[in-house]
Amino acid sequence: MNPQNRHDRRWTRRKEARPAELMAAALDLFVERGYAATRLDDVAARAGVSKGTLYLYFSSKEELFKAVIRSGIVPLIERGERLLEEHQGPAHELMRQIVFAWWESVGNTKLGGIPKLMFSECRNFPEIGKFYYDEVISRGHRLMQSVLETGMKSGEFRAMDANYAMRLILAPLVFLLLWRHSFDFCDSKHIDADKYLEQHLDLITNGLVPRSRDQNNSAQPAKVISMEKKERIR
Amino acid sequence: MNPQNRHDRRWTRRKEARPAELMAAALDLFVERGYAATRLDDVAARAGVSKGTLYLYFSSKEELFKAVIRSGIVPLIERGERLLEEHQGPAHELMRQIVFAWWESVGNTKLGGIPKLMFSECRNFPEIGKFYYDEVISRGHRLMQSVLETGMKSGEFRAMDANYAMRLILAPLVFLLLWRHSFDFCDSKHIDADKYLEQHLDLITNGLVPRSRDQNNSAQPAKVISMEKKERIR
DNA sequence: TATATTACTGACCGCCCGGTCATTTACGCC
DNA sequence: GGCGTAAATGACCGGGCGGTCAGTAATATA
Repeated sequence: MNPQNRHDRRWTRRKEARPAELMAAALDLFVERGYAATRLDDVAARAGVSKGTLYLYFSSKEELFKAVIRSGIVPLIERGERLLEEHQGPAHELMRQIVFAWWESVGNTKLGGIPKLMFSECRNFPEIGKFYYDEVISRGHRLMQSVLETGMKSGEFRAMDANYAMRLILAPLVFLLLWRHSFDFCDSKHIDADKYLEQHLDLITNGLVPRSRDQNNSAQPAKVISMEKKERIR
Repeated sequence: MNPQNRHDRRWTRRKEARPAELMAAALDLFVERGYAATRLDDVAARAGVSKGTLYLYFSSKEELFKAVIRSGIVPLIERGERLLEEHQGPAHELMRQIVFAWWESVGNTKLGGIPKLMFSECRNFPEIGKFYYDEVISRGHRLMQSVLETGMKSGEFRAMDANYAMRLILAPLVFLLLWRHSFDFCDSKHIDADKYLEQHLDLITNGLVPRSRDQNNSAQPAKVISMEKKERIR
């Protein structure tokens, strides 16, 4: 009765499980080889079915691609926004939380391949590109920008154009992801992500130029910010 | 006699000019559509020849791709290294020069498409990826890293891991390029590159956190660094 | 066990595009 | 002008892969 004892069965009906398995296989291969170089025969084979079955659930290669992106994105974006809603406290702390939460839930998982995929393919699939931009990028932008604006309003951060600052802060994060999925294999000295992120936060908050020893007027001392080793969220 | 009066000639012999024209056409299309989606018929047509002619000068699509990358890279990398050799003065000034020189000679030209191309395709062509890494990326890394180390040694910059700092400084630059060639078309508010770079330098040197008013001990005042509007090199 | 239903298969199709080559055409040379 | 060379052409080939569908085997029902 249970699906294990299939002795000589050539295949079993698993209507519910197929789509997820196909999308997982497709994500792997899309990330590994890119959209164009991925053959649907291979996707089907990796999912343990035939190509015909794939077409029972997805009407075309492009539809499969969209589904992969969509389903991969949903969990990805929600986590970030939840953090913003809940948090109350200094802005730099929230920034820290977001950065490391993002890395752990996206950067370090196979989901991390999606941004690379989107950067590579968004010009060939403008519709998906727009979708990704609207559903992920612009939301991520808004998230980080509001963190910055909060910090500026409270005097914790200097006043500056929050739109540009937001981009400058996010750029190294996304870039790390892209690097991991492209040139990292060439690089003899692999990057330690934690150290990279840590130093990014330090650099962005304190700058390259040394600070004068006597700072007693500002809201919070920079030294403290740079070196504290917060326990990671979750 | 001059090549203009070709009245009814169907084509002319231009053995010398063909390779460059073909590579220029290929660069355009590779950047626009990606490697896989670019058809050699189109490349040839854009260069004003037939596909057969293309194969007179390049033995395969991959060879054409390599040639495009190689020839596009040569002028790109040399300029940067020349700057390092020649410059004598404060490190932040050299950094500034490099950043804007790079943007003007690469970011703003069609050459700017090459990094995007390489990020997208380096996994599919590891050989070219390695080549690009060795000839461009690692050289660029070394360049920026030595700028930083110079500044640290002189006390102009804080002491920190120069390898990571280098990556954090370069990331927003390259990211701007990638953005321009991917999602920019989705973005309603287009980024002003000059402002972006300016703010990047400011942020990286001074940090987000406001500095105390009274800083009279350090080598050079941060305020001066952030706002000076240097004339661009070249 | 017999029958109806449907998830799944895999052989097949046709187009697209990288790559070839016999032929044509420009051009240097005498 | 005639000839030899080689630059350039464009029709053609063939493999690969997205997409199809008639058939098959698992399962639900009774």
